[in-house]
This record gives sequence, C-alpha cells and structure tokens, in this order.
Amino acid sequence: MLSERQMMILRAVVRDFTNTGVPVGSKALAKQLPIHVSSATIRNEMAALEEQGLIKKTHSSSGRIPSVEGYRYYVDHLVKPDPLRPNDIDVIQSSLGGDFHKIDEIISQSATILSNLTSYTAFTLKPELKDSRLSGFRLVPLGKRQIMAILVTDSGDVENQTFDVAGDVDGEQLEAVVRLINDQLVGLTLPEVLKKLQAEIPAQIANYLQSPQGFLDIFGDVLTRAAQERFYVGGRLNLLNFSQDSDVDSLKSLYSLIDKTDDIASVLGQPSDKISVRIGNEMTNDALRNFSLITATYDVDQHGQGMIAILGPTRMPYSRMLGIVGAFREELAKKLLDYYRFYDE
Amino acid sequence: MLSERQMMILRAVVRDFTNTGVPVGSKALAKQLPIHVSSATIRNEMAALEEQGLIKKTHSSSGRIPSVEGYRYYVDHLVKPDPLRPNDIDVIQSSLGGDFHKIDEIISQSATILSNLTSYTAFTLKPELKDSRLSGFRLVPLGKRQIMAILVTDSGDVENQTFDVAGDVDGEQLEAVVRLINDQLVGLTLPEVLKKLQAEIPAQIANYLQSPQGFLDIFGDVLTRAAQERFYVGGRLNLLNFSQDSDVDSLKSLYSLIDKTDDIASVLGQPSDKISVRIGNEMTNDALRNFSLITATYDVDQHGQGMIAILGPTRMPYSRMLGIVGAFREELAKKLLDYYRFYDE
DNA sequence: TTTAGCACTCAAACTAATCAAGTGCTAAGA
DNA sequence: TCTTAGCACTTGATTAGTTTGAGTGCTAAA
Repeated sequence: MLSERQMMILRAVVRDFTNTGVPVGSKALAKQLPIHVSSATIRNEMAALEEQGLIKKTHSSSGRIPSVEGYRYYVDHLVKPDPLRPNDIDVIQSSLGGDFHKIDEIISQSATILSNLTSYTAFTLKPELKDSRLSGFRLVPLGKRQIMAILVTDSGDVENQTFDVAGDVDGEQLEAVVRLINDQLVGLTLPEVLKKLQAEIPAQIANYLQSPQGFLDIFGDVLTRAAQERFYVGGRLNLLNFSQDSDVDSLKSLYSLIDKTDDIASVLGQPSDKISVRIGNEMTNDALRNFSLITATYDVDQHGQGMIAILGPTRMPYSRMLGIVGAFREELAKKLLDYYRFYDE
Repeated sequence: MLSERQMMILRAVVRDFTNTGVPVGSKALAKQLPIHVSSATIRNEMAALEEQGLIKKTHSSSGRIPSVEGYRYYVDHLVKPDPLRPNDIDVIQSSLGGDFHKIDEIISQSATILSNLTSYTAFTLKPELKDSRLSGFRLVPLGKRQIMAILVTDSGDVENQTFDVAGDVDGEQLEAVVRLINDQLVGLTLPEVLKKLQAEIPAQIANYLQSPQGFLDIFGDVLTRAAQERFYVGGRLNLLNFSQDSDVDSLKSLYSLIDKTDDIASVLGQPSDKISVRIGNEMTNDALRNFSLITATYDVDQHGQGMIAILGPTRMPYSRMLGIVGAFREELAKKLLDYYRFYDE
C-alpha cells in the first residue's frame, strides 16, 4: 500500500515526533532524509499519508504528527527494536544480580528496574500456572487472642492474614477446622474452592466453631487475594511527567486505575507469546487515551508464564522501548530459571 | 499586643483567605465586620498588622494574606474548632461502625475516613506501647522449600515473611532455631533484640544451621519492620489538588516523602497530648513549605498512645479541620477501647 | 514526477490599552 | 487623638491588535 518512500517518511515522522514532541514539517524532513528530493515532494507524499489516515496536522498549517493508525503501522511494519545500551545492560545486571530469597522479590525488583530503564511506569506479574490449586492451609495461634491464617497454593503463592478472636483459642477446634479444609479442599483450583466455600463447607464447619461466619470471612478474604493476580508496579510517580496541561482529574483516575488489581489486569489483557503494543485509544479505557502500553510475556518452562509491561505516553520512542522490553523479558526468564534451579533441585 | 479590633481583623483575614483563596482587601472587610468603621480605618489597622508581620501583600497594591506568623497567631489565639457537621458524624459512624477483625483494619480505615472528611491526606498510627517487646517467634514450613517467619510483639504487632530455602527443610533444625530465639530473645525490647542479633546470636545459630546468614537476614528484616512505626495513609491523591502551578518535581519529592516510613515519622514528630498544628516552613522539610500539618494523639488507656494527622495546604480552614481532628481522635479512641474490651475480656 | 514559487493559515510571542481592586497618604472632622 | 473622605498611584488580569515564523496547498513549468 505504501511506497518505499512513504514508509521512509512515515518512519521519520514518528521518529522525530517521538524524540522531540514537535510536529514535523516537510522542510525538516527534506533536509534529514537520505534521499534527496525537495520539500514540495515531501509535502505531496505527506498529503498522501494523511489521506490514508497515518499522519495528521494539529492545525491547518502545522507540521504532521502520527495518528494512532500511523503509530500502529510504524510498530507493525517499520520499527526495529534498538539494541540495549551498554549502560542499560549494566543496570539490569547489577539490579538483578544479588541474592533473592523469594520469587516476589525478583518480580517486584523487576518492576523498579524496568521503570528506571524507561522512565515510565512498569508492571510485572510473576509466572503463573494456569489454574493454581490450593496446596495447604494453616491456622497458627500467635498469642492470647491472635491467629494467623496461611494459605499456600501449588505455584508457591502464599497469602496470610492475622485476626483476633474473642474468648480463648481452642487448639482442638483449630486443628479440626484445618483438617477439614485440608481434607476437603486441597488439590482443588481456587475458583472451585471458592464455590465449595459457599456451598457445603459452612454447614460442616458449624460442627466445630460456634461462630463460623468470622472464620469464613477471613478464609474468603485470603482466598480471594490468592486468586488475584498480583501486579507489582514500579515508577508510579513517572506518570506525573506526562500529565499534559496538568489535568488533575485524569491523573487521579489514572492512579486509581493502576491501583486496582482487577482493572489493571483487564487492561494488560491476555498473555500472548509475542510482545504486544497497544496505542492510545486502542485501549478502551478512557484514562489511557494518551498512553501506550507495551506488554510482553516470559516463559519459565514448567513454572508457567509471567508478564511485564510498561505504560508511557503515546509519544514514546518505540524502538528503544521495544528493545528494552524484549531484552528484559529474556534476562528475567533466565534469572528465574536460575532461581528455580537453585531451590528446586 | 494586638487590640481587640486587630484580632478581629486578623481573624477575618484568615477566615476569608482560607475560604476563598483570594487576598482580602480593606473594603470587603469593612463591609463584613460587625463593627462599623470605614475602609480607611481598616487600612490603618491592616498596616499595623503588617508591621508586626502577621499579614502581608502579594504585591504592592494587593489585598492581604496571612503570613506564617499570622496563621500561627490565629491558631494559637483566635481559632475555635468548629463542631462537626451532622453529615460528618454520619460518615464517621457508618465507616467505623462495622465489624473489624484486627486493629490494623480500624487504623487503616481511619486514615481513609479522615481523608474523606477533610479532602486532604491523612495519616494514622496505631496505639503503641513505648517499648514493645518480642513476645514470640515462629518458623512455619509451608511446602517443599518454603518457610514463613513470623514475629509477634507484646503489643500485638505481627510481622511475617516467607522465604525459600535450598535443600530439604529440616524440622529439627527449625525447632532448634526457634527455641534458641524464644529462649534468648523473648521479653527483650526490639532494639535490644537487634543488638543481640548482631552480637552473640550468630555464633550460637551456627551450631544449628550450616548457612546462618540467610536466616539472619530474614530475621533482621522482619525485626526491622516490626520496630518501625507503620503509618497508614489515606487520600494520597488529594495532594494532587494542591500542586500549585503543577510543579511536578515538588510533587514527586512530596510523594517520596510520604512513602518513606522513616521520613514521615520524623515529620509527624513526637506525640504530645494536645493537638498540634505545624504551618508551612515551621516544618523543616522543604517539600512541605506550602503545607500545614495537624497532628493529634489519642489514648487507649493501658494500650498506649496512637496518632492521627492530616496534611493539607497552608491555606486550609483551620477551624473546621481542628474540629474534625479533635472529634475524630475521640471517636477512634472510643472505638478501639470497645475493640480491646471485646477481645481482651 | 518533481520542484520553485507563492498565497495563505495559524499558534505563539509581543505590545498597548483598559479595568478593577487595592493601597498609602493627606487633610479635615468628631 | 482617632476616624474618615478623597485622591493619586500601583499592579495583575484581561482584551485586542501586531508581528513573526513555520508550515501548508496549489499551480505551472521543467
């Protein structure tokens, strides 16, 4: 559809605009492009590109900026991920080099690294098996009136919560409840557990506890949290950099968005094995109209698939960002493989 | 030092300015004040107030706004806390009315309530005994390679952390370590524990574990966290409302400030039993130059003393805010007393 | 197909003019 | 001695008008 020359121009428009933020005009392009044609020719080509909806003007006599469709074409056909800068490699190596005692530390640290590399906001999700199953449940008495409920899944997730109980803690009762849970529910997927929890369990538990509701609440809480994907977020504050015309309201809705696990999960969407770029209003969420989201999955063999993502202004240098995300997913997968190898074998 | 009339004028200037944000002029005051003098008289009085540094002009022919000293005088001598609005009472009652299973839920909820009432940012700190002591330590094996460390203090704080260990978990070893900790350290204050942890403990632990360092790290982590005061923050996003001229940098430093426990602890300062107001640059921290902080302590009998605080623009309606903070501290203390009574007796 | 040339558009930056709110000061009155 | 009417003056905000510069589309010729 596009001639070679048009592609070259589109690429240059995106490059220039993402670097400088200023609409680019025909003269600047004529000077800069490797081919040697006059600005009038460029203008004609630009008119053609505009015709196809790939670039647009900010006002009738301005230079051009890419439209969402233009970015899309650029990302799909024209961009080549930049190789990492030596400096970036150092950052990754040193930040991911240390000793970690749990997966979550690595994942959370990764969000920070990614946000540092990009100076945008980053999200990371740890590798997950598709349907993780309940693998254990404990109630640990902590003191006079305090109990900690601990729930473990077969993918190694741990959720816990302490709560207070009135009256003395009866060790017998606790044991019985724990046994009940472990007998009836271990091995089921979390949604299945949740279903049973609403169906037969309450009646059974009533045999052991005089006031089962409190316990069911707690267990439900912990379970729900375990069932939720837990994103780590790095560089939250970087969003402030792009609050064009300091629109406090949209900033607020943006922040409430990224702080709600469910919302952010739905925005990040399904894992797919390639790197995906979503641009501006390609995301249905209105708060993200001026943002782009790059997501990528990473595989850690039998331990499942995780996800990393960065959220920045639509006007981001895609080639560099794609380079960073692409390289980082591999580094992270490698690091996690090492980690699992160390602790599993 | 100030005449009655001057006080009246200062009070009116602060009231007007905090309500409208517009510098107030002599004419408006003359119309509004209960005494009946001309604007020229008011002007003379204002000149006197300015002489004393209590009010100032934004430019040579503008109306007056209070200076930090003016706010201070107002807060110290002129303000009378507003009674709560019926609506506010409802909010408190309904948000604090539900059932809670742990102190922290009440405290964290309180931060949210306070921020809702004030539309500023609120901090809450749970009641603390002066030197809380280690009252228990557990290591709970969770799965193949996972262990959870749990630390409990005598004031009911619980900190926990999971970590992975290489090689099989040896129940014997864990028991021995737990016994060691409980024998040697329970009953000590946390700083004392920390000191011992660096002195004699490592050698002793080396008897039971082949690689004690990992364990010591974890234990140190959990301990440090337990020793830190944990503030709950409500209404973070409200800070965005006051980012005058949308200065991204100062906003960023503000946010990094309130997210660092140690920093915010030092800003909030020592508990004192009255309600305290710190205004603008009375706080040394530069990021807070345009903010005021109202802190108040609350007592829960033998369970110690907690703190609540709100952070808003220097230009805040102090009478209303003082009313809210004063009323809320009492509501909270009452609620907590009930809570303790229910679970303790 | 390319390009020089030209008329045209528009945002941004600057200037000038006006307005409204407020001040300080002076001199007269109570 | 305190109060006040009156007045000259200052200042930020608003508005309208100009200028500038970067850019465009279009036409006609190469």
